[in-house]
Amino acid sequence: MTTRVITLKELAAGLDLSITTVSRALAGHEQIALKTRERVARAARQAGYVPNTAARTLVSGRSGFVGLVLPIRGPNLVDSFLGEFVTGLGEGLVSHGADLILATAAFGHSELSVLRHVVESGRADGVVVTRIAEVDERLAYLRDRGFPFVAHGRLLHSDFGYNWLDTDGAHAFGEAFDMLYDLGHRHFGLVTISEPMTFRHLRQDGLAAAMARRGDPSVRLDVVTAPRFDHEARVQAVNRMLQRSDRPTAIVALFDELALTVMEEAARAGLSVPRDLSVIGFDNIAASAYAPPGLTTFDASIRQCAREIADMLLTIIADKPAAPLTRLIRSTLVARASHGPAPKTKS
Amino acid sequence: MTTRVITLKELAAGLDLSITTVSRALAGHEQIALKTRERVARAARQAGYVPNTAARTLVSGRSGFVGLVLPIRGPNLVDSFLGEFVTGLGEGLVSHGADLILATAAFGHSELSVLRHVVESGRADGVVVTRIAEVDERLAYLRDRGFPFVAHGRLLHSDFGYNWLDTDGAHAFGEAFDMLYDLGHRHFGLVTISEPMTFRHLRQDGLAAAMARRGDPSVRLDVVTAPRFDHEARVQAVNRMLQRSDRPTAIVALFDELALTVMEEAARAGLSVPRDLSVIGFDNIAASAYAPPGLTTFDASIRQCAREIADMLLTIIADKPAAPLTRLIRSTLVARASHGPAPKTKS
DNA sequence: ATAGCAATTTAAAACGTTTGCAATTTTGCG
DNA sequence: CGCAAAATTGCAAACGTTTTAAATTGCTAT
Repeated sequence: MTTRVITLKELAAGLDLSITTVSRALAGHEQIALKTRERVARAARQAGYVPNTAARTLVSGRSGFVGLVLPIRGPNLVDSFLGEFVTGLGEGLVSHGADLILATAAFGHSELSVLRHVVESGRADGVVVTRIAEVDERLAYLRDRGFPFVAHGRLLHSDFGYNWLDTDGAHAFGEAFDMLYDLGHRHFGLVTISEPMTFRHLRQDGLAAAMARRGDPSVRLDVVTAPRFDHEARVQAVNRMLQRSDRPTAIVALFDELALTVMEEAARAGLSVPRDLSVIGFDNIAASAYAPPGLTTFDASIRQCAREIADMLLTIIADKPAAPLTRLIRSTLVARASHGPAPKTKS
Repeated sequence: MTTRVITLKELAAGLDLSITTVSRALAGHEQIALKTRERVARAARQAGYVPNTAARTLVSGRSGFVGLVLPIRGPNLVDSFLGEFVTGLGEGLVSHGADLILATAAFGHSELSVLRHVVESGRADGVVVTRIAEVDERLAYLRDRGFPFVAHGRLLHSDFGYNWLDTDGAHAFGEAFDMLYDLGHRHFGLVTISEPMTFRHLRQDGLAAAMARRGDPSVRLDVVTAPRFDHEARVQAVNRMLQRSDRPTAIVALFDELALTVMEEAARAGLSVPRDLSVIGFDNIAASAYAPPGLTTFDASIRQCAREIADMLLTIIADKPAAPLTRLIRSTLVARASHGPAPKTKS
């Protein structure tokens, strides 16, 4: 069979109209007679005409694509939100007729160079940048280029405005502290990561701020740091905290994967969660519901965020608003069974 | 700052060469003097020249993209492999300089129409089709169009050759049966889905075949069917099997999500896994490792499969092989703690 | 010096669309 | 019926690249 793809020229020839008229008719220009527009629309539908993206992009300068750079982090590491994030983006984009380009940065290769390629090849009209680092060359590049983008996450301090959407990790960690404090906990542990991502500060600062608000000198916070992608090292770091003679009664982990490690190691050490130890995470990944006794965490609603990011980006592309668009999203507590009253036995 | 993107014309002007020469030099044509090629390469690198994708696609007919249609299944449903699958595809594509286009099919909209749009707009040089249905109009369409594609999964019977890669579910389910039989189980349950996907047959047939090979008349198999995306109905279906006076001693679920439901409901019914009931799944999703007591399952290595699919598709696009490419991948047993010897107490 | 040939470079067309401007047709009105 | 204005349609350029076919340059041998 192998029917060939039809072009505007062929469609126009069949209708005895010029390419111009057909193009305008399909675009719905008022200047084309309604009768003609209908006739063209019918013929196009009947012929299954689909405009060629490359040609359209070339002349209009708009590709109808939004780009996302996907870094390969290692042979067995998959970004745990990727599916949700991509689904949300797709959902947000499709309602405006846009699609997503996923440009992969091979393992060990610079994410920035892939980003530049996406931007400068004209493949995309805008990009989404995730996982903001303390010093993030991607944002600087995009700003310099004046290219539309939305960041998922924030810089800590920035000398320029940019569009971002972030989950309010500071608020969540404050809420976690307050809840645990009210349950009688006074000795806290924080498991954080060594990678220079901004969210580790935002969350830790939120915890510290809530602590400061209480002004209770008996409150104590121990912090332990693990590299993000090294499971071995993570287990060691967690055990460094768990095996101490005076271990915290409540551990807050920067995100669920760390919290799950805490729960696993706690179980291995014969500790009962939440009787001996309360654990709270962040993100609400799927496994958190299953890991016994059920991890208390905060739902970051990645999909919904991604959807909003898509909306923001499309607005920016279309309207070029003067002021940056920013959204701070509250994450909601998912109270499962990994937190409880502080154990009595401690001094 | 906002430096503009440089074009071939500008690059050529700066070098005092024609566009043609510069284009050929960058493409590495032998006919261009080596000295010129080097000079051009240096200037291009220095100027940060990136060829415009649209222009290149328009004239060459190759976009350098591979398409994947992402169906939105519902407000809270995310394809659990999507992240892994997309990562694998990206990994496979990037090594050949290709990228991925994710075209979303909005909730309730036809996946086929999105696929047609991707194909006929010339956005992609080939597509990946997942989740093959018993009667799959997408494959028929792609065959008719003669468009390069690779299916993840297979048709049951097909009157035409096509490229596919599939995990050998039949083998895995046979292996599951054999293992359970050797542990003394004689009464089996299968939890399957009502949606018309081919893999449900392949897996069930694999189980049935292994059963037949034993030729043991005392073996019994009960099958229960649940709709794929309706959690409520799934729970009911599982309980229909669990609450029977003579329930199976071993339940095989079509995939992990179903198996996890089985384990949850078993726990709720006061059954101990694996003492009272063995459960085996398929896929090895992240949660399976955490759900107590740890789900025994088969690792489908989605990421690796996706990577091979990308390789296959790029080969097909480049070489147009006469015979279809097909790969059947063995999944490996991940023996956790949800299976064990058959309980003695039964008649 | 020059014909002949290889090595190197270039002009121009093409890909399929959008769009500024001009041309044509239709309509309204005296 | 004639003319201006409005409505409708079309011509041709442009987008940035690849590629065919042709032109130019440099070299070798006479």
